[in-house]
Amino acid sequence: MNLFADIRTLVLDALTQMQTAGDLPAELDFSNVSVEPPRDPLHGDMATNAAMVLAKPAKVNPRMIAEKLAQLLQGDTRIISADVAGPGFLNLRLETTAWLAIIPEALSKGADFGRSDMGANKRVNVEYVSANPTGPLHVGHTRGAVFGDALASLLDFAGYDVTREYYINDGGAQVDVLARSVYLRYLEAHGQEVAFEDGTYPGDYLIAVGDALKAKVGDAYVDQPEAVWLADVRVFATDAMMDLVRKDLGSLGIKMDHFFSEKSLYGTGAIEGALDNLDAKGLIYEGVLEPPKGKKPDDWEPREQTLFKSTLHGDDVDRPVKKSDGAWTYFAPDIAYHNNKIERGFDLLIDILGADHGGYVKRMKAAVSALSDGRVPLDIKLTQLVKLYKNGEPFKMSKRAGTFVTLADLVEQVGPDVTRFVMLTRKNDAPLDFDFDKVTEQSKDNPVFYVQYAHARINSVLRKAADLKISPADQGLSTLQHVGELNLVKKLAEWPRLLELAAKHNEPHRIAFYLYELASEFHSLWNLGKEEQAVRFLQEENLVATGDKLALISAVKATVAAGLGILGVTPIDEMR
RNA sequence: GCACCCGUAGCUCAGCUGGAUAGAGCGCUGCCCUCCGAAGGCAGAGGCCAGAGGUUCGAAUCCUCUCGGGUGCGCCA
Repeated sequence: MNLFADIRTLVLDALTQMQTAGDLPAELDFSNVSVEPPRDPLHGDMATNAAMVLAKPAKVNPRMIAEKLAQLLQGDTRIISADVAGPGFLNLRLETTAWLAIIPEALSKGADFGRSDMGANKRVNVEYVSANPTGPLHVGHTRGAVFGDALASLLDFAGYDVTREYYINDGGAQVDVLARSVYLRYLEAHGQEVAFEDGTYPGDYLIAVGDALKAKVGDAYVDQPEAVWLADVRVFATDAMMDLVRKDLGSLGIKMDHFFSEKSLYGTGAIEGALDNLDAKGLIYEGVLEPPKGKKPDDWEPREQTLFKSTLHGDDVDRPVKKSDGAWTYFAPDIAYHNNKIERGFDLLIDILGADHGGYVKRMKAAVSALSDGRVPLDIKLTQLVKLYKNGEPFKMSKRAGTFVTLADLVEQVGPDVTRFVMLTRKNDAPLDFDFDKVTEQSKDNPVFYVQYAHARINSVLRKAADLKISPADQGLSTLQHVGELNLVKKLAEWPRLLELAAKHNEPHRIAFYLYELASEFHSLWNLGKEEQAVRFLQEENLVATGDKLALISAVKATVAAGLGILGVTPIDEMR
């Protein structure tokens, strides 16, 4: 149930009636007609812009439309009043009973409250993390991981058929580097002195992998040329790294549906097939690119390469798919990978990438547009940097030095729930300050705590109610009349609408902000109980009112649980 | 030089794809525990929405330009 959608339907019905009656022309587009909560609650419960949106195309005075519409709407039992205001707003006041209907809805659905079918079971592929399998995940990956996972849950909740996917970059030169680094650790395990030169990964996390390689192959690779061991060690090392990645993701409660290996694209004709596909559309040619302006590489010289005509699909310059030596560029397997997603029949593709991949967005969109003939939309969400602070001092992370802050460090110090919630309190394209001290603090400037506190308080009341043998009412609810209570009910009624908006825009952070506002309304009502006896939740001398109030806060609890569930955060029942 | 993201209170950020008098937290000034958890609540001060044009009934939101910050820019993935 979405009360805003219901009322919008009511408005549209009335508009259709007006068309039949000849008050409005027959051909009108109603898609811009909205029903929203007004910014100022004094204006009413809901407002519609119908008259202003339609005035021009209908060539009718907006106030005339609004007044006629108001008359029709007042016939509905849920509407108390419909007043024309300002340039043509129609402000609606709704019967309290219409609002209260949200409570039994929330109680019966529980943590599924707000689930929507707007996705119509469309198949969506959310690709996220996709970190190179060369080491443990660090803080930057963590944000992408949390964002992608919450977005996937959000879309699932909104009725999409979601696949969570990880693309393993195990085909490029960085895996050779990894293999050589592991080989050095392997030699070390055999007692040799080794030096980690530039271009190798010196991190400690490879020591165990070297040991494991020794346990597997003994001394078979010692002092052997690369040709003997490289291929095998590549596989061994990437497997070990992916185990690490899976473990890291697991510590945040993230489980992928599918891991897709870049390597599986080679030697199977997948890359060639995807490029043939583009070639057949006349989008592949041999040519020479202009040098990049401003920052010209020292060794730049014109070279003929195989190029993809991405400019025909919105890119700024055409992009090479083959290097001058005939090998694929990294872009080629990525084209093939996305082609594979299209072939698997997804209706919508979403990639979550770090902000440093910004230059990559247009070309990938161009590729998907070309490959699917515009059928499959690709939305690319970039996650901005995370700046870490402790004691007011910024942390540095440097992968090269092997001293980066890892996902595991983060989760170990603040826990998965805090990590997830904090990462979701910013829009994905805004930088995020992550302060170790603030996020573990138990006060209201810590949003995680604040929301959890509301949930715990509700539980506390429900526990006491259970001791008193009072349970939440499942009908009636007519004693809920206080403005503080009704404000909370109205906030609850926004949840189904908010969820659909968040899903439509692929913005899970809206849920975090909503939960904070909901918690705030709840805390406010709680404190009001100190001054006004009548709004205290437990009233032993008035069991009917208590039952109604318990129903209200149980509905809040269900909504918090539903929202936190999407964010992947566990609601807590008791503060400790 | 070009592309993308961004610019909103002293600070950190929301602002529901164009709606009415622009919101929240922190910080600052005051209040509120005989009480279901004060780990909270209430109130006040604080704004040229970077700037200038434009689009229209209406702009923080859309378009153009300027200024300022971030990210990236052919044989790295």
